[in-house]
Amino acid sequence: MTEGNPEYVRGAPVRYKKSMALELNRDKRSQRFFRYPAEYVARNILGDFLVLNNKKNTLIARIVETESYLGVDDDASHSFGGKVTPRNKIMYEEGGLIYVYLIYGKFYCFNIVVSKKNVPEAVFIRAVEPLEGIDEMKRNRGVSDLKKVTSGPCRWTQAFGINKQFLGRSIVSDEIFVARNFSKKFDIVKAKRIGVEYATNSKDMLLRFYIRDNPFISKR
DNA sequence: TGACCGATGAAT
DNA sequence: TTCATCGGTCAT
Repeated sequence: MTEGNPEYVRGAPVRYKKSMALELNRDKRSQRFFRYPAEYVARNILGDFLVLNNKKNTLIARIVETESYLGVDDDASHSFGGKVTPRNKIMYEEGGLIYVYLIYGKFYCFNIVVSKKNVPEAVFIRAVEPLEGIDEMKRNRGVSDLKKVTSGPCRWTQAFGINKQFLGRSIVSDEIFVARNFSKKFDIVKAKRIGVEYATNSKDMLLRFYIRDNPFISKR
């Protein structure tokens, strides 16, 4: 790994059976879970399932890479310094809402607002591993190489058809939710966040988490 | 109102 | 490594 100073954190086995799809709703992460701090949520949703029921299909993927963005002291965060703008105000809500924003005029970044009200933290989902609805994901992306379908923050959102319509929606809904994976076994790598070199104070903090050796980790 | 830019992707 | 990219954000 080229990341500076990664640490290895012990995790637990990932298993997935197609027959589980209908049971995932039962294992939905609660709103209470998203009231925990960003680092906790970012680490603990690794290996979990992201489920989207759109008009046509159910899309399911395993969350394999996340970043945590802390509150007003994190100069990489949109909420740094307590700044409130029309774009980021959702971050000040209680955890459990979706924060989507457009970047480079064409891509959508997907975050989950976490922590308590007025503690503006978020968990950024950087990469997922496709499990179900793969054909639709490929179509949405316009690529056939599976590795390129969801292995980046704006790749997977395109695969899932995420757009600004999702801004402010609940991540604890029937349409979109995170389902807990009760059988995790993998190592978690802690590393520096990507694309935040401008953040002089916090750029070196190890707030990025990913499943070690997973083929869908984003590359830079 | 418009200058500026980005928590990127894809090609090289 | 570099470069295309463009809607939206936000300071004015």
